[in-house]
Amino acid sequence: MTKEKKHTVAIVDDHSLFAGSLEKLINSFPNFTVLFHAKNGVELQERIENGNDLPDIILLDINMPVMDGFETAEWLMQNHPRIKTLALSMEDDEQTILRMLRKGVKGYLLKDIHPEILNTALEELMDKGYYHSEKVSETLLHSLNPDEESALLDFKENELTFIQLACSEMTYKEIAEIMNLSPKTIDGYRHDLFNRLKIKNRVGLVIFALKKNLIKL
Amino acid sequence: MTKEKKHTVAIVDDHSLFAGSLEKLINSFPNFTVLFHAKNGVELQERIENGNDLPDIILLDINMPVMDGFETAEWLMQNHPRIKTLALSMEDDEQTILRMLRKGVKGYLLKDIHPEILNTALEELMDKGYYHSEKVSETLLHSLNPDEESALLDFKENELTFIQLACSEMTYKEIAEIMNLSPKTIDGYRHDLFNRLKIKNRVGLVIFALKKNLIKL
DNA sequence: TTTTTTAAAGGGATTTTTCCTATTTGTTGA
DNA sequence: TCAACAAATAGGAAAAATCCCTTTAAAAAA
Repeated sequence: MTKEKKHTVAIVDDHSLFAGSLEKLINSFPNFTVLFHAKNGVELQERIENGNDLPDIILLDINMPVMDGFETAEWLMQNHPRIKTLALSMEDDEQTILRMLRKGVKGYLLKDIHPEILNTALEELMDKGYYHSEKVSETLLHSLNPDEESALLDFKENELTFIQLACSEMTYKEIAEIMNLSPKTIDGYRHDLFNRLKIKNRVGLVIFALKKNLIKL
Repeated sequence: MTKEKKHTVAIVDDHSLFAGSLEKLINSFPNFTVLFHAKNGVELQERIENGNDLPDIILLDINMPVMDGFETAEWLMQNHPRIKTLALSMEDDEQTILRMLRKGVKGYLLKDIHPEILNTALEELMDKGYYHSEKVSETLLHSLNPDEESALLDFKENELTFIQLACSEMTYKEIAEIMNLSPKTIDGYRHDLFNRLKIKNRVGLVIFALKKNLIKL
């Protein structure tokens, strides 16, 4: 096997032991080699912007302190849509997975990685252009099934903004001002959401938003 | 080096790649060897209860699905206080660290592990009986320093109960009933806390409680 | 014992939240 | 063009939350 024939992979993850063994593992694969390793999204940007380090695949951890996986994936899609991004995360909740998929990642792997699975994932990524583990496929099916659950989470842009602002200490009146809407409209959003989500008050909304990852702490 | 002379270590972590390389790493240390590997607290319990697998040290991940690090540490302290537990976690926030220390763990390591650091940690654990990274030492100092920050977190039992109930969808009146106090008293708690914590409304209280780990989602 | 502190309650007022119902405006598709 | 639908807006009112100030009783400190 020639060096030039190997596909290049970049790792973005701030856990050194994990990322380190990941690198060794990938380098042991016949068709892949690690191009570089970045500790967060910002480092990745620098590597990609400055040098000519354009990997074929990026393994992207979601939980990073500086610029997390969501932001990084967004940036990648806008600036380098041809690089295939594989999301890595411990989170196996539906919302997190869906959020990443919406950002345009080509695959999603739970961090409970087995060597063979990772190799398969990389191969399929280069081959078919995507890879999804069983768990993620389930999630996808689930989300396409327009039952109560997922309908709940299909928020309009304004609603989402409202929810996020309602999770601050702002008054509804203040939220109305910021969103340039009448307090009555805001009250309408509130009322609708309370019904749809079957919650009783603003505390319920905050809890909901946190569980569904609509806001961060 | 004789096999018998090696200290035994058990790993409790559900991330197979990470735990796998951790195991290899530890086995490469002159004085330590991995006795077994459990995916969560329950598996650990079984191994310890059934067989005679009593390790000297347990490396305990905090984030596990079935029986997390907090519960496991608690159980270990009550049933096998002589086993030294080293907590592993990505969380570097003060509250999480303190919570684990209170459970009785003998050390705390951020998961961004470097091989030399881990070896040092294990050696010191067997030698001095404890190990704390710089970050954790800082946290300890911080928590001993009775400045504003920590004073904030010194809640009376009733206040804590109130905070936790206020993070539900209950009305203050309902909270009063549950706590067997007058609504006016509850209002007093509320008012006090809003001032002390410099928050404006109940949403602020929920956010605070979550950040400080006074409640779980 | 007297003073101080603290937890628990109460009175009363204002603002915010929450709930209901109805109207206007704008967009979309038949 | 007109019906249909959704988004934005309104009015009114009850309930809850918030704020400020006082009082009582018991416990702790002096």
